Amino acid sequence: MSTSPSSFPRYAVTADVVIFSLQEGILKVLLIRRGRAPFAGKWALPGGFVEPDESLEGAACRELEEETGVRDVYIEQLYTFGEPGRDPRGRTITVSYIALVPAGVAGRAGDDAAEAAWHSVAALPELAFDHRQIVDYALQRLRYKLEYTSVGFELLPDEFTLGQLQAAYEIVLGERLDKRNFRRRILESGILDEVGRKTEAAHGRPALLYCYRHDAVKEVKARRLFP
Amino acid sequence: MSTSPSSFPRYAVTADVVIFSLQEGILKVLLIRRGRAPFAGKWALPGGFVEPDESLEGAACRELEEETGVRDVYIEQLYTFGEPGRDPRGRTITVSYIALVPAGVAGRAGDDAAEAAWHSVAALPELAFDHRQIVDYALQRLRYKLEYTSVGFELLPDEFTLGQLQAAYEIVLGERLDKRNFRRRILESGILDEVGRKTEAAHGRPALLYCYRHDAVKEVKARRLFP
DNA sequence: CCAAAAGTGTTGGTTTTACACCCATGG
DNA sequence: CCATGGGTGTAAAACCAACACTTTTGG
Repeated sequence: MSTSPSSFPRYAVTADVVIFSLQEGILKVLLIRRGRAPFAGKWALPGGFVEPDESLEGAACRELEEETGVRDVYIEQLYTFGEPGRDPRGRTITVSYIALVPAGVAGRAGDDAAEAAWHSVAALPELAFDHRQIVDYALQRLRYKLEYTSVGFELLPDEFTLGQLQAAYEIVLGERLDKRNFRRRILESGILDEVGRKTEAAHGRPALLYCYRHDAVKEVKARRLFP
Repeated sequence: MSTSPSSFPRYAVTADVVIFSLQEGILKVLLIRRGRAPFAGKWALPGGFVEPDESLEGAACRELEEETGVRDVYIEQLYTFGEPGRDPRGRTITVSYIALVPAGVAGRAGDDAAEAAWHSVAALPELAFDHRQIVDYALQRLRYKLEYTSVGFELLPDEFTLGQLQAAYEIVLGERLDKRNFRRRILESGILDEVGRKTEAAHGRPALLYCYRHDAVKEVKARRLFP
């Protein structure tokens, strides 16, 4: 941030969000079908230009809320993509974000009435721009975070059972986990509080409900939680 | 990346680099003294506006080479800062990078003849813009990477002894490490090759020289290397 | 032969893994 | 009383932390 007289190039800047959620027991991302060129009719990540008076994360949160109606969920910056030529309309810098929203949130069409839908990460359609690359990277980061931290509950409602939490981890990581070891680790990590109530059993024995301890230390000298 | 007709806001975009190096056995970052407003006379990270035909990382590498003369060193994207108001000249998006350069590289003044100098991270002067925040975050990330991966040798010349490598880790992490445990772990990780030569001992017994195995797997399912 | 840095194994404690049965509820 | 998911402990293996002496060189 040094040289240059007073005229320097300026670029369009977008905030695009990879919104993950568990829907029907599958890890999905919310995609928007583009209504206009370029890539008209193709699916793309929700996102939009950063307005002059909002922060980058603010823009990402705004997009998230426009497309899902949810706010105050987990969101973090992922990576910034800015290759010349990645947007045929002209040079565009895209600051990407990851968001985790609880199961059961419906995608809704934005103001521009574009179509929004959840897509399984295991079977993505062809995506506009370099969005496929962004989703791939986001998924890698999500798996990594789940192994080393405890963000998994961000994919669940406020109150959940350990069984649901384990299922969420298994879906995202794509592997089975040992029930006893899983419970021991999660409970020992101290990030959960018992709510003190139980589920009304649909089948089987009712389960204790837990919630996230908001006062929990975010990241201890992180030891991997799962092998 | 969806709505907006055809006119959308555009912003200046810079690539700024936190260049780490070991100088005189101390972890330092290269800073540039600003010659013009805003923050004239203050120290700042090397960086500059991204040109229309270069990638973000390309811009970061260009700045790195302009200020140090080195190329082909370790560089990775750190975070993107874009709060409105962080640059008094107008809204600026800064994509920050971390670079690691071997000990002994001199900082050199850029084309604009601004002063460049290495500063200990332990005693930074007041920095321009929000660059202090960027350096703090970069240092956190560097320590984290050193604990979990093996990038430490990027701070050393092509050939180095295990003693030098351990010293580098100790300087960055700010703690003493056990010699036998350190050697065992580094060697077992398989990222080093013996060069097959020894140092000419200045004092004491000559040490075997090692170099980085360029074919080493970058990131195995990373287990922490140091406790 | 002294100073200086390189090099080298073992042990005890902790953590991690693998593994199988009983419990509470609804139908 | 059966089907369903919830809940619980232990033993073997792997890993990690702590620790001190011998080797090779130059002066």
